[in-house]
Amino acid sequence: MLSRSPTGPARSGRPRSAEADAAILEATRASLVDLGWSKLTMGDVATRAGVAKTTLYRRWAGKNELVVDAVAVLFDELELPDLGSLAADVEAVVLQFAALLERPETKTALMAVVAESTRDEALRDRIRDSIVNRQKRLVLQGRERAQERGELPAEPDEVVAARTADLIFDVIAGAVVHRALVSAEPVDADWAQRFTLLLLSGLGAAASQAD
Amino acid sequence: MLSRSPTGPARSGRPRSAEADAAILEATRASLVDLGWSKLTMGDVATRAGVAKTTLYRRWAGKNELVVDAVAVLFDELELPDLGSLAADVEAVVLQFAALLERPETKTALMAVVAESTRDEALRDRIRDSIVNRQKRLVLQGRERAQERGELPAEPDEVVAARTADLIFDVIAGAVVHRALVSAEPVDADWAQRFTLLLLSGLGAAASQAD
DNA sequence: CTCCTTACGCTACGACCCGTAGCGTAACTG
DNA sequence: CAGTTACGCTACGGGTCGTAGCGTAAGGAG
Repeated sequence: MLSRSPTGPARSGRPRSAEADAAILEATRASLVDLGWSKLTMGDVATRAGVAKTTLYRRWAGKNELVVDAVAVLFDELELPDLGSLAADVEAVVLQFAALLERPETKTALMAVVAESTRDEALRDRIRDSIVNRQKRLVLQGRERAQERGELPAEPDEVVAARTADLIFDVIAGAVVHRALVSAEPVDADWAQRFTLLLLSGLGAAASQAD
Repeated sequence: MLSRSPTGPARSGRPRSAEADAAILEATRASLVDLGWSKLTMGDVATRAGVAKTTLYRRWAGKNELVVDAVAVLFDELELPDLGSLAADVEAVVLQFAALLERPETKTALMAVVAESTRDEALRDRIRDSIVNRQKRLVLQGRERAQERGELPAEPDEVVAARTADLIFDVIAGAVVHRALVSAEPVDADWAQRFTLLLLSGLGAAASQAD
């Protein structure tokens, strides 16, 4: 499922239990909900999953990697529904992302693993590969649709296009995360609408809106 | 200095050592640089500061509160220089904030304490009071200047004005943090310029820029 | 100067978690 | 069948936590 044994050449010996993998990741999410990141322990996860602690260490280097894998799958549930306009699409994905960050598993885990990753390059790569970069698809898809609708001009230069997509991604994801976890205020429909107006039309338009 | 004994009514007994306070906070920052958030221990900070471990616990409930106080002062160094235009002001503060996040103390501590705060309301309030809300002054100051220059219209409704300021704050701070710590890519002059264009003029303008 | 009060340094402690070694058993391959 | 790898279990040294207890230091009140 991960980078571990990419279609291994059918090694001999007893194979690893796929059920154990699923049980461990599920137990990890449950432990995140009950205990939060800082009080989650490998022993507790092992007990919940019904496996030995040593089994965890045979598959994951430690708590950081385990939690990344446990929450990564949740982010793949994000979708970009086609609502007919770029503004509507952006608002929808913002609210989806906010709902995801409201879940106690992701709320407590996301910032923690990112904090850990500032001192662990391998962990940083793992997060990028299994969480962050996967969601850039949403930006690319949204732009593509907007261009088809004529809401955005075509960008011939691929390098510029990719750079802009990264910028958009950091702005959207960063703003929602900051609102939800740092400012700790609700990301509701009103906020999503005002944010989208700012993103699409800029500060001048956002500052002069009436209602 | 903090919420502890707000101009205490001159209690009797031996007063707390102000030197110890400064030494502990300095030692905490040094330990963050050397060990990072996760490997920082109360015992190590106490040793570096030349005080007993019990002294730390008499003043701070634990690692979370200690680190918040240790890094909070660093954020007060941010300033908004008047460079003559809103765009230039925004770019400058973005680069300043990015430079602050490049420091190993803040880089490893900021996300970690925010992650902890998702399960600790008192800690969340502490972060808001001593770090986050203090920096909103930059947004208010920037808008005031822009309005004086005629770059932004006046906003008569205070509620709307405050709401917009919060939005701007989340967008700027969130985008920079996400770029620097999650995407882990450099916040350089080029990025700051492109981000500012997006913020001021919106996606349409940012997507159709040539160079 | 003498009480009273609070802060400090130091030691020691139980509790918890870490990550691993060792061993016998289970599962799958050739 | 033998060979190989995974699993469960126990046990362990090492580290950190947060606190209790004690003697001492530094202020204020009389």
